[in-house]
Amino acid sequence: MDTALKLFANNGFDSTSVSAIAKEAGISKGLMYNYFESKEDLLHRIVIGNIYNFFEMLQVADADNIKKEEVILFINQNLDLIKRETSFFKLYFSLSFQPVVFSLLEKEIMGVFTPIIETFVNYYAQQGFSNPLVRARFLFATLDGIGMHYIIDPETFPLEDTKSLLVDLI
Amino acid sequence: MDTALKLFANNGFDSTSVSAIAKEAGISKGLMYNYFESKEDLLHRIVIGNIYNFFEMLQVADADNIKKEEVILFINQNLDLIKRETSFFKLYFSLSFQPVVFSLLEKEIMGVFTPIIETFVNYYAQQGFSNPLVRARFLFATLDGIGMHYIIDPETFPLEDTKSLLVDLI
Amino acid sequence: MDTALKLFANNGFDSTSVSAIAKEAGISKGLMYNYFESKEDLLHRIVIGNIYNFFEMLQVADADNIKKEEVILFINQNLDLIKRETSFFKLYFSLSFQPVVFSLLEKEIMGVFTPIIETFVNYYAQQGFSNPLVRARFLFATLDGIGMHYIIDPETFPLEDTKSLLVDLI
Amino acid sequence: MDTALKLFANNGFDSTSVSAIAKEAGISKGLMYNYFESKEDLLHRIVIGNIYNFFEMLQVADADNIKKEEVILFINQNLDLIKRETSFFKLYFSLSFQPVVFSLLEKEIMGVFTPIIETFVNYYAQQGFSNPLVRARFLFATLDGIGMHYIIDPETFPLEDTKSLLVDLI
DNA sequence: AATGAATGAGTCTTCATTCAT
DNA sequence: AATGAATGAAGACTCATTCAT
Repeated sequence: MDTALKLFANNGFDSTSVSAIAKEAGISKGLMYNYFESKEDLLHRIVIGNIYNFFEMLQVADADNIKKEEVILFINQNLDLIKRETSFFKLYFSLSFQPVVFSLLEKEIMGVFTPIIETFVNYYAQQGFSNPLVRARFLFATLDGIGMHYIIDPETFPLEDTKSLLVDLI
Repeated sequence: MDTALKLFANNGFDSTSVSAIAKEAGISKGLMYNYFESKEDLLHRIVIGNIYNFFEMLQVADADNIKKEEVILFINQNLDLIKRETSFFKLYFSLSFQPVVFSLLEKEIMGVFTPIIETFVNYYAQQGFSNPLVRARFLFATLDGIGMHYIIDPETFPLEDTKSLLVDLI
Repeated sequence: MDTALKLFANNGFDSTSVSAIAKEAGISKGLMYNYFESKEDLLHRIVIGNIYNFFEMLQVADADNIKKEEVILFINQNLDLIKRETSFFKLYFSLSFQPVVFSLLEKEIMGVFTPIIETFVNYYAQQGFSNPLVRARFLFATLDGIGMHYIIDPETFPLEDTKSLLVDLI
Repeated sequence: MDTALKLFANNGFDSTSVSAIAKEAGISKGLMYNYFESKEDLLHRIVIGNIYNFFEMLQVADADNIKKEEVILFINQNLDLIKRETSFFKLYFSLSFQPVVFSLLEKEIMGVFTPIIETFVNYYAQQGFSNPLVRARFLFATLDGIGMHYIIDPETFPLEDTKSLLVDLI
């Protein structure tokens, strides 16, 4: 799975052959099919195995009532995670734009994100903002935008400074 | 080219076969090769044909000295363009994560973006910010993040409200 | 036809496309089909148009009774012809080994060669050799061998010296 | 490889499709690519596997000083080889006239032939001939000519008698 | 007489998947 | 548990040929 993630992330899901994964992993093609039903099943389990990192990221005292410090912590952890798991996010972003493949994963992904978004909508509502949904979606869009730019150009993108700037503006 | 753009955008470049494009466009496979040297040439020309929309977006009096109103205009035009040319941006974003394919286009894309980024770095510097580069990259990351979220979910993403919010925050 | 001969000779019949011939000749593909029924017809007419050079080579007083000087003349003319019409012989030899294509031409080619061979069988018989047929076929095999080696390596093959040597030995 | 050799020899390299080889060999198209990188790799290995027969043909006590008996033996073995491996020589001759394909094999072929030719040039020089190179190239041209005529018409070409005649004349 | 747009069968090649061992 | 030989459908691309203009 590690090998597959690396190759999927770097070359794309379609452009990575099962043979290439098997060779890089040092096993036979056949063996892979003892553990994974198909190439798509392999992808599926890679995504599921990583997506739950997000859950752990928002360990709050009370999901319906988070505090400013928790928001800041979330932003930092989110971007740290992208930094730590660059390969996974590369894969994740690239899948986002392939509806055919993405739909296979939609259920799991939505299962993870929907409650997180709700938590933030609540937060903004409690802060007295008139447009809590817009604020929440803006935050997630921005986080993804920063993650995306960092992934495309990890060498020169000023991730830490951008993180601070985002926290300030928010 | 329109048909190809649509299919590339929806299914991904690799997952779209030349046969599928030809069938959808109502022509024979062979005919495509009278006009395009290869599938990659087709992609290339689609991207080139669209990327220059960006240039026109930043028609400013003096690129070295833009004003706040021009920044706001740029943000609005940028997101309007994504709204108008959703297919192209879907394709564009998805290519961003396929280094092998993307590198074919790098020259053209960089040729368009580099001067725009510089203009904004200058702007922030003239506004007296201590970190103009970070500010500029933050802005572009945010714009892409918003564009990306709009593209993935155009039905419910509140593009107009988000646009206003971004202008306010910036 | 000149263009086609050149391309067929250098790249092979199969590897030369009708498009390539038309482009090199400066006409349209369609026009070619006003004059030739097919690519094979084009080949056919090129071969026919050249093969009759052989006939003219053996202009003897009496085909049933040729003299030593005429044999020598024939050898010289044969190899001179190969030198002069290298392209055609390159094509001719290469076709010799493609039965599928060659069979299209067999009738014409045999029509030209059979009487020439007979003339030489007669010659050797009249010279009192016990194996006139073997001698005749040996001569033609040798001529083709020399021609073949000259064509493959015209730069360094010593055609003139080899010609003299053959005349001496025969 | 046997099937491919047969088809290449009879129809030509270009005119033989991978599908035809697979079908004739009773395997799937895909399987061929488990063993050969490409159609050209297949050709390459067929040629290499056969060309070294030539080496073994000239097993002489001292390559710089061969005797008349060894020359005669070489001639006989050479033509016997052509008789035994007709398909290969058909292919070999036909490739000789396809520069594009032939160049792929040039290195191996030259590696085999160059030393053999040198041996014969030395031989003729030691026999006191004034033109050893011409004599050597004449011999090889003649051998190829005979081989070529035998291959084109194995039914009626008098190979054994021609062999004797060549030995006599040389 | 001349063009070149258009076709579709065919080419080489790749690859996810199966299965006997 | 593990292999890798084998398959066949599909992919990008080529090309001889036709035909409306």
